[in-house]
Amino acid sequence: MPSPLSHWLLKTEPSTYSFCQLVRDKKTNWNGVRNFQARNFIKQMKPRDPALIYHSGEDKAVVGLAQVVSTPYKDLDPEGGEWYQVDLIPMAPFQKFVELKLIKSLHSFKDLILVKQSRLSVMPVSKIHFDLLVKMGKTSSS
DNA sequence: GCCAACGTTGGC
DNA sequence: GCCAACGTTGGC
Repeated sequence: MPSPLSHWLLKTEPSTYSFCQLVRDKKTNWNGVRNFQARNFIKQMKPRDPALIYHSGEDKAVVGLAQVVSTPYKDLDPEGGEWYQVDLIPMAPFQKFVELKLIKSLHSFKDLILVKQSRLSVMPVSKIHFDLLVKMGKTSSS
């Protein structure tokens, strides 16, 4: 039995929903994911799992640290389908955004899904990669 | 079940 | 603005 996945990276378009907004909201339901692969990862999330927040578009950088605080629950869609969401709280903003450009330039990140599969919006991250990204982001909690 | 056409995401 | 990488849809 493989150990459960526990570290995540969530992608968002900052003009749609940003990490700043999550900080203001104090808590949000991470909904609207309509991709099967991403959905299957959401279903594996557990309360207390840490998650990195990545901004696509303008920033193209990992910008903050958050935490899953619910088990996955239904995200109802009038179009139908079995979709899921989790609740998320902000933990710490990155003092230094970790840009995709930099991540791509480092050989140690060559297996990061963010690099290999640019369209996936919810993905697991190895603990090694996760800790490294947090360190590079210089959050106060690291 | 295959594949062409089309739509979307997101990096460049 | 363009294009690569996917995902979806629909004709056959």
